[in-house]
Amino acid sequence: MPRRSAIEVASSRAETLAAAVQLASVVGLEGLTIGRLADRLGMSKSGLVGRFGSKEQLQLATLEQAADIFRRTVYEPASAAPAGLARLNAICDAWVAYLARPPFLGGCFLTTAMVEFDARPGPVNNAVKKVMRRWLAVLEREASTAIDNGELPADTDPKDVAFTINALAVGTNCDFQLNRNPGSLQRARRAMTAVLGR
Amino acid sequence: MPRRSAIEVASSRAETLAAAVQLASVVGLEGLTIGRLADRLGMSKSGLVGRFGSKEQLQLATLEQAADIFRRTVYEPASAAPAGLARLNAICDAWVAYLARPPFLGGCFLTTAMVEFDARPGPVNNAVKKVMRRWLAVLEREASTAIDNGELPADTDPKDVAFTINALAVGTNCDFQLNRNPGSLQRARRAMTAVLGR
DNA sequence: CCTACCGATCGGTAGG
DNA sequence: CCTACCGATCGGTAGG
Repeated sequence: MPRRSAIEVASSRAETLAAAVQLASVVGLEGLTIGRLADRLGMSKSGLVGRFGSKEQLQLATLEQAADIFRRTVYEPASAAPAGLARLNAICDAWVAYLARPPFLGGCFLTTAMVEFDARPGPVNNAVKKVMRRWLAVLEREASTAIDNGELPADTDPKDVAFTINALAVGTNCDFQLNRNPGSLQRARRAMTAVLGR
Repeated sequence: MPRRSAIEVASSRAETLAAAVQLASVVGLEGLTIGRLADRLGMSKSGLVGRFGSKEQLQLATLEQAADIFRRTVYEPASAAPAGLARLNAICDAWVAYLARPPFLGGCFLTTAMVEFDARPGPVNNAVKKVMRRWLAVLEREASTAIDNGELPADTDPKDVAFTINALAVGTNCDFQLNRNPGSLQRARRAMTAVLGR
């Protein structure tokens, strides 16, 4: 029996993480137990521990993977739009589309992780904070550009714009996951327009 | 040994629920295990099961208790203000105060419960939906009155107002619990003012 | 990567 | 309300 090549190992790690993201989006990062994930992958618990080291390491890797998907889905494609207001609107559109047809079964992974770990200091809490800071920084930078472009009033606080867009996004995700009312997405988009369109 | 009087039983149930709300606000409704709560109350697991019947019944009773506290803290005192815009602003003020100095250790209980149970159909999910509907109905009714009073533009959709205020509240709670930045509360209040002040 | 196993905890029952 | 106990699952280790 030859040992697995580096590529096979990497792809098996990627497959493991893909399954982990799907599972955790439904049951949360705490519900992502070694036993359940091992079962779903048809492997033993100790095999999984061997790959990640501990449940916490698995949680961190899964969160990182989910953050990558969020970035690629919500705010990276928007860089095709001109910086400033147009790009902010592209981000809001992508975000609504992301929520309407989420790449994870259980809705926005980051919102769940944020709520799960907001009161539990530790590496996962720190990682969630970092992901959220990066996302808010993107919003804030585009808001700044929009102000420089004269697309938003000169006295606008870019941090206010970023904060409000994100709060609407997170709050809407919660409402939408609970009630599954597509009208919520339209309301949210209108509210974002109001923030960007004063 | 005389049996406990009805009053003693009731007060002991109330004390149990008070402890349950505090515990669940930190560890979530799923983390509210029979063993942990029994430990904290200095009683046996089976004694606790005897009081509530099952973990799910305990979760339902705890949620109801938390919803009562939310109601009494956030939107009942606002009925002292005149119906319409003034009352909406009183509710927003009370909500910011509630978040700044929450009656539960772990921040807004309802947000946590909403995220925890949004993907798990069952009695707890239904109860969370009911609580949220009641809260949104309060916001919507005051928005309608504000429109009738001419305090909001005639073409305002009261459902939009209720949705947006709630989304800001939930999203802000998540951000605030994670980052503990008091400035977030001021930003949120300003965003609510913008919704109510166009 | 596996089997076999560890002590802890889960929700809950039996019996009093 | 208690003690004693049930089978399942938790994160993880030992040993190969």
